[in-house]
Amino acid sequence: MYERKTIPNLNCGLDLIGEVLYGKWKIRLLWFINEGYKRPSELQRKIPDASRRVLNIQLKELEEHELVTRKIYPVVPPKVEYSLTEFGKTLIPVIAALGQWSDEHETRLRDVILKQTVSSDSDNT
Amino acid sequence: MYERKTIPNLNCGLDLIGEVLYGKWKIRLLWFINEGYKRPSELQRKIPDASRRVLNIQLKELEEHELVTRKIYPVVPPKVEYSLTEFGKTLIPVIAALGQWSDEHETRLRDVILKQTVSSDSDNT
DNA sequence: GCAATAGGGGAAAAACTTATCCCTATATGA
DNA sequence: TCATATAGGGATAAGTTTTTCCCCTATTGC
Repeated sequence: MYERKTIPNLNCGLDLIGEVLYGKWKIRLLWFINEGYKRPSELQRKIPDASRRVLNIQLKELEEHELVTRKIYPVVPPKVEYSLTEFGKTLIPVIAALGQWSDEHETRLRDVILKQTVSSDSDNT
Repeated sequence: MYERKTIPNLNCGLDLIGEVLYGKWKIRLLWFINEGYKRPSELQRKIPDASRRVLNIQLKELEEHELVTRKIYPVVPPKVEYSLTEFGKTLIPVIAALGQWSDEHETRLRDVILKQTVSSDSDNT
């Protein structure tokens, strides 16, 4: 596994939440697990843009941070289910707030993101 | 400047907010600007762990995303002040929710983050 | 035997972010 | 004249994350 070379900043609260929530797909993983998509293959289908590998890695990190638990059923073919811990559940309202804000401002967000991405043809002051 | 090679995912709301809020220091920049620290040098003093360079870059991105405005005073030595736009201000409650959650769970967060970071001496199942 | 399904992981490359170093310019003060 | 404060940018290096590719287990079905 990759080993960090810089010490994480843990000064303020915003550093702390950053540590557990950073990762391109983590917020969505938590969200979908909360919605009932528990098995790795289900989550992969819900987030097709992410590689299988990364989802595994990020799920493992969420597990290490005690936000989700992983239950392995001893069957063949193997079956695994993730669930939110009580701790993980406390994050759901926060994620909901993020989601609600983006939904409210969806159009504008798309505008400013695309304006920046798609190269600057029309540069309006 | 750096040019993206992968298209951003803009499927769901959580993608959108990710686009404008990702960046190691962005949330704190917004927070401190909201608290009244407006000048680049002030912000750098508030966030000493970040390099001057990155703060400039991330401030510029926040500006491109219309979350902050930059006002340049034509004086010497130069003076610049950032302010939240109306759009940016709508994000403050969301950031407050993030901060509140981390504050409520600060001890536990430090635990799980450090347990993971400081190498695994005691591996408890 | 081979493919599909369900889970996982190592190695390396590509992509992306952040840090470091050095440069511009002006006014003030030593 | 030189250092400092102010604001910013380019080039490059270092660090980190994500993707890609390939391999492994075991069973069912063809």
